[in-house]
Amino acid sequence: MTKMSKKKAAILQAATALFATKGFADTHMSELSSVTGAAEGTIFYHFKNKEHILLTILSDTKVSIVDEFNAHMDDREFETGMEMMEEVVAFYLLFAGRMEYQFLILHSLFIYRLAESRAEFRDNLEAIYDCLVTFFEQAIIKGQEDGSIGDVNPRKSALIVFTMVDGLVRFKNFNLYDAGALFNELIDSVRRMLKPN
Amino acid sequence: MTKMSKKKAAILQAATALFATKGFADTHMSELSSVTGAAEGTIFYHFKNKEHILLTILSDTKVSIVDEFNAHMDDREFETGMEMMEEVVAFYLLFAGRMEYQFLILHSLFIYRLAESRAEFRDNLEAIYDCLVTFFEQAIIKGQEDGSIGDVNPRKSALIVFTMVDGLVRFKNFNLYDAGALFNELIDSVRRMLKPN
DNA sequence: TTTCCGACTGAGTGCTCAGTCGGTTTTTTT
DNA sequence: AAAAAAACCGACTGAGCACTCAGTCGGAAA
Repeated sequence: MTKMSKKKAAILQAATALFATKGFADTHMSELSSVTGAAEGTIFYHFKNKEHILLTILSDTKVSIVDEFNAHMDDREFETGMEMMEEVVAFYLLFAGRMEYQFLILHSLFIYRLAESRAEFRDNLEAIYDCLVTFFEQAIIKGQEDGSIGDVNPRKSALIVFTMVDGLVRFKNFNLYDAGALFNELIDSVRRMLKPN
Repeated sequence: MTKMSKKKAAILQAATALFATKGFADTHMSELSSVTGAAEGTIFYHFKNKEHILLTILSDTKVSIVDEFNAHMDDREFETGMEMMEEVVAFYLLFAGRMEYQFLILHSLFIYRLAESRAEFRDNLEAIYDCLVTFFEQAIIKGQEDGSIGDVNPRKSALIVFTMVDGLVRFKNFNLYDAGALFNELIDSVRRMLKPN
C-alpha cells in the first residue's frame, strides 16, 4: 500500500463503517465530513464521487482477502484435506470477524446492483468469491486424494460449504444470532458432510 | 385478505419489486407512481409514508410464509424425520423461487436496520425466522425419534441447515450462481450431515 | 335530488443532498 | 527562500426528493 494522506485514510475507514451499517444511499457526505473532520471539498478532492469511495473500499477489500488468505494458507502444511478444510472454515470465520464492516458490505444488496452494470465492481466481487471458493475446493480435492474426504463433486460441495460458512457470518452480522455459538456445530456438520462413508 | 382497491394492490406489488431490486432508499415515489399509473397523492392516500409501504409488504410476507408453510406441511404425513427434512428443504427452495422479491427484501440490509429501532419490523422478522427454523427443528426431532437422524442438537443443527438453504437462495437471488444446479448436492449434504453414524 | 364519502389527482413546497468552486494552508522541490 | 504542487477548506448551488393539499369524480345512502 502506497502512503496515503491521513485524511484520505480516515475517509475510507469511516466510509467503510458507515456504508456497512447505514447502507450506501443513507450515508451522506455531510456525515462523512463531520465524522472524519475532513471538509466536504476534501472528500471530493480525494475521490471523484461517492461511488468511487465505495469502489476503493471494495478493491482494498479484495486485496486484503486474497492476500491474507493466501498468506495464511501458504504458511502451513496440512496432514489431510479434512484438516485443511477445518482450517479454511476457522480462518474464514476469524477473518470475517476482523473485517466485519467489509463483510457487511459484501452482503449488501447495493454492491450487487452496481456489479450488474459496472465491470469494476463485478470484477472485484468475482475475484473475491473465486478466491474463497477455490480454497474450499482445494481442501476437498486434497482430502479426496488422501482419503479423508468422500467422493463428492469438489466444486459443488465447496460452494455448499461456502454457503454455510458465509451464511453464518451474515446471520451474525445482521444480529440474527451469534455465529460463535454455532462454531463447533458447524465444524461437525462439515466433517459429517464430507467424510467418506 | 380483505378486498383492496386496484391501485393499492398495484402499489404494493410494484413497491415489492422495486424495493427488492433497487433497494428502499433508491426507490422513489415518482417511480412508484409512474410504474403503477397511480398519482403520487394516491400513494400517500393509501400509505401514510414510504416506510409504511415497506412495513405492509413485510407483514404480508410474514403472513404468506407462515400460512403457506403450515398449510403445506399439515397437508402431508412423513414416514421419517429425514423425509420431512427433505420436504422442508425442497419446499423452502420452491417457495423462495415463487416469492423471489420478498426473499430479496428479507436478505436486504435496510430491513435489519429498521428492525433494530422499530418493533413492528422486528416482530415480523422474528416471526418469519422462528417459523422457518422451527420446521427444520421439528424434522430433526422427529428424525431422532424414529432413528433416521443422528444425535445432534436439534435447534443448532436446524439453524445450520437453515443457513445453508437460505444462503443458497441468497446466492441465487444475488445472481452469484444458480441454486437449482446445486439442489441435489444440497439434499445429499443435508442427508450426510444428519444421518446417524 | 341532494348529500356525502372514499378513491384519486398533480402542481406545489421546503428541504436534503452530491458535487463545485475559489481560495487558503501545508508540504515538497528547487 | 522562493516556487510549485498537493492537501484542504466550507459556503454555495441546483437537482431531486418525500410529502401536502385543495380539489375532482363517481357512485351509494338519505
